[in-house]
Amino acid sequence: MPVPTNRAQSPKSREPLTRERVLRAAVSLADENGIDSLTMRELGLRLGVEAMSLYNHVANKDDILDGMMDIVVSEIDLPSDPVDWKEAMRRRAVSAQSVFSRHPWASGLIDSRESSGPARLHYFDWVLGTLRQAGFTLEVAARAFSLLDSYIYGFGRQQLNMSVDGDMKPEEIAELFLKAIPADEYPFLREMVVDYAMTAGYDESADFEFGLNIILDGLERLLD
Amino acid sequence: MPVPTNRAQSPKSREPLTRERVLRAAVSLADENGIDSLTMRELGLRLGVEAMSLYNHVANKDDILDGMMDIVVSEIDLPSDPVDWKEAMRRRAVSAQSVFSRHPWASGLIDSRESSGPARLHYFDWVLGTLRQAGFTLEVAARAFSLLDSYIYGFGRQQLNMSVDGDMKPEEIAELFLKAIPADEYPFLREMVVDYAMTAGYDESADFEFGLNIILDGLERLLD
DNA sequence: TTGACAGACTTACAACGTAAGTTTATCATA
DNA sequence: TATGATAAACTTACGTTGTAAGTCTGTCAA
Repeated sequence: MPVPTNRAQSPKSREPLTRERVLRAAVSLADENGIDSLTMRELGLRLGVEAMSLYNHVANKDDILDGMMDIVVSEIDLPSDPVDWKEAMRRRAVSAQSVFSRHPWASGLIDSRESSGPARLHYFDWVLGTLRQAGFTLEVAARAFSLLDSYIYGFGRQQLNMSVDGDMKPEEIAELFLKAIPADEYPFLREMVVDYAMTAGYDESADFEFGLNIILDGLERLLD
Repeated sequence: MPVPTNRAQSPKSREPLTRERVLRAAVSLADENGIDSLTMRELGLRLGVEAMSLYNHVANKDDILDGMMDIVVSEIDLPSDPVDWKEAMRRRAVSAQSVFSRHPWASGLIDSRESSGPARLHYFDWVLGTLRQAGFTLEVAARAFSLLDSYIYGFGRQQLNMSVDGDMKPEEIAELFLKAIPADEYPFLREMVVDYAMTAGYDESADFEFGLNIILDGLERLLD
């Protein structure tokens, strides 16, 4: 009975503000305009609210960043099928890479977060559990985890780096490079840039899986 | 003749300000107090100068960060002996890891820099050249480079993450973890933390070389 | 009807990077 | 020795950031 009376006060943003809504808006703002454009005022604007109102639902900006990371990590697929450890690891690594590709700011943020939310903890536990149950010792499991995730995050950041000029043609990049750099001092770098300009398609996933295969094969060899 | 008269005006900071001196001070400030404490005013303070005076020698703060990265990269040892590619790669990777350990902020900064200084370009060229001359195709060389450096940077960032609580004993960390986290929900994570609390020594280099060996061995296999 | 309270709002501040303009020290030339 | 150009320091000021502090308002139980 009391509900319908105060409907439609304002056409927009009448669903109540919640921590969840704040975090989701923060993620999409960062996705669209980059992490630098994520300011409290801008985020408030997007939610139809003043910046300070956000503090009723989150502790501070760090809390927002933590929450965003947990959302991102929760998007990583952790296979629950009874597949072997190698396939499971491959799937979650590929999934992580694609998640970081969707949220480019996340790979650059992951280390600055000291506190982990539930999704991140579950992720840790799943990876370690999969490795331990595959027969890896505690020490090797720890190191394998470190190796895999160092690669995943590091790869994400390198892509981030390259995609700065991502909206121009490869040929243009090469030309720009040759103009800016004394190419004869760096013959191999020159070769690489010019060649990459020639080859039309750069396949990010294939690049990632190249390294992933080497790592997984190497780990497998340790089990014998 | 005119020189000695105006000596000893002020006891400190009478050597002239230069870009070199600014960058070096910035590196040591970041080393000592963390990258967040690197502000123009703080940096000026350390050099006995107002913040705005720095702009006579650097373009802006981004320019400083670029310059800092180039200093750091120049500290990475690139073996010039005629050793085989694998040994050369191993040495430079280990050197890079120790450099990033000395300058923890650097691994977190490397991707935000879009423009590369001469040291970084030389580094690129050396790595690519070493791989190409070892017989790797252009494509594999590019991917091997990406794999190695993703790992190196990613590893550095994970260490950064862990060292936040680096000044407390492992037992304390474990205890703190068990208090903060519902450990029975995360049995493998629990196992790992508690076990790491038991084992006294955590050897960062050994951890790094574990992954490095897997990567180098895997690359070697591609040459046959 | 009231009065408590959650959740919005406004105001204000310190710290940041840096644009703009001003002062001062150095040094070649008259 | 005097002058005047130039480099490099300085002061001031502005817009943007996160957020502390305090105020207003709409909802709902008593």
